[in-house]
Amino acid sequence: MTTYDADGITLEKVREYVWEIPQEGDMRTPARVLASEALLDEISDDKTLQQIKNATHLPGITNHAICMPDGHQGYGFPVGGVGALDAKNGCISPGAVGYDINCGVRMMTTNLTYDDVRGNEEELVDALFANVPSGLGGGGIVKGDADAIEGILARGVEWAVEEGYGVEDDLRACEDEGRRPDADPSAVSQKAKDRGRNQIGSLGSGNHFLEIQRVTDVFREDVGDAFDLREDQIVVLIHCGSRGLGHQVCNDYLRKIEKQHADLLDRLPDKELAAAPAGSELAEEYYGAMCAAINFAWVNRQLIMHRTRRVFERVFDRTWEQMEMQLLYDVAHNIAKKESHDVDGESRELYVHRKGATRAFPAGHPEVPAAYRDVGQPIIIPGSMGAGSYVLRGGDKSMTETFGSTAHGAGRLMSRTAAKDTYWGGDVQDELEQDGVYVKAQSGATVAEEAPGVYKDVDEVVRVSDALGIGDKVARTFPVCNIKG
DNA sequence: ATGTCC
Repeated sequence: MTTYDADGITLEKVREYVWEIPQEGDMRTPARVLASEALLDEISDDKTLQQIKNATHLPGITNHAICMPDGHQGYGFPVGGVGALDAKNGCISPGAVGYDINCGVRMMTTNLTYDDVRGNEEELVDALFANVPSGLGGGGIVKGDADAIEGILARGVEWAVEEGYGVEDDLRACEDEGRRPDADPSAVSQKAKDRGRNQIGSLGSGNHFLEIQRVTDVFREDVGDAFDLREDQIVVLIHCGSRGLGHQVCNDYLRKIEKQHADLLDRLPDKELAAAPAGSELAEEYYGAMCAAINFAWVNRQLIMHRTRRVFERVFDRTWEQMEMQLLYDVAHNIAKKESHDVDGESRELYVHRKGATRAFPAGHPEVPAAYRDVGQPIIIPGSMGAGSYVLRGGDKSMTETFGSTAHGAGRLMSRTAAKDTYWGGDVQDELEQDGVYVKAQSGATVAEEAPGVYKDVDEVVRVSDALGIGDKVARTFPVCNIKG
């Protein structure tokens, strides 16, 4: 048997790109790591493997805890981790969702080509930077009163479209049509609502950005046609989350769950995995609050997208409809969701935790929007500023291998602190400009933290996803210009 | 990720 020895943990090779940490001690299932040896080398000396192993201690864990090809260590549970926990007899764990609830990405297509944008990069970026709030702290596109917050948390993108920030077609291209029906705004603390109120429609900081990109390759023509993607086309990528509101929801419930369910916590190997038993009051409340934060993040991306349409109208002196600025899809990268999955021939209701992982439902799945049902769900995988991004489609193996999931990005290689010691923002911007990528940022430190060199090779991550058949390559993009927090 | 420490 082929094995891989990491720092204190031995993985057994199941088949190409599939590694297993065998069940032992209090593990309830084995853990699986989906990676090439090159990707394993990147996580062999940090806590990633220990964390995915720890996740198998969670009650109700089904089949395996799974680490995606872009996995790296996170709070308690790896970023790039998938944990399907029984929704009746298992539990739900905020640390396995992540602090930035529904951090995610949406892509908008256009009928512009690279030639239309070339030479206008600076004007475009300056206009976007002036019109899309970014960076830490407050200030959003909408100043929300109490009614607005309730509407956003309860009704998601439906609220935004009613208020004039988008059109009905936008709903059809969004997972759950932009509304998580299980949302319970009353489970969101006043403090969380107050933090969210003046951040409605704002990018935030860290790895969040708005990027204008050009399509450089289409690998599957039939799927590219269904997604309206073609070479040299200009597309817009928006990456952001639920800002202070989601962060506060996560923090509020972690503290409550640690206290209320200390007995369960005592049996777990890491305090950061704190979980509420399925059916408990806190499990229901956290789920309702998390779903409300999901809606908030969707509205956030919707408002930024609609504002981007307005900016393009001014810069290119055409209506956004004339430029065919359509939402391709919006994917959530940090959520837990009740889903039915076939487990050993039986349909089971599971809380599928995807933390830094993307839903990847294949062709034919009833929850894939009608426009894409014949080809599979669009998946958007942002790379780093210098590397570009990918569009995939849900692969045929995702339902049997990964509870309908794949990777979410390149995955960090270096901590933010280490990045700031290694890079200087201005130098990174100069180097990117030499590659034809124009970046404007609120903070030079953020540019250093997000330098292309701090990320894994997105090509390798996507190659493994494609080879496993969980998310298939459809198109590749390269950045043209970018605004950051 | 995050009013980067309640």
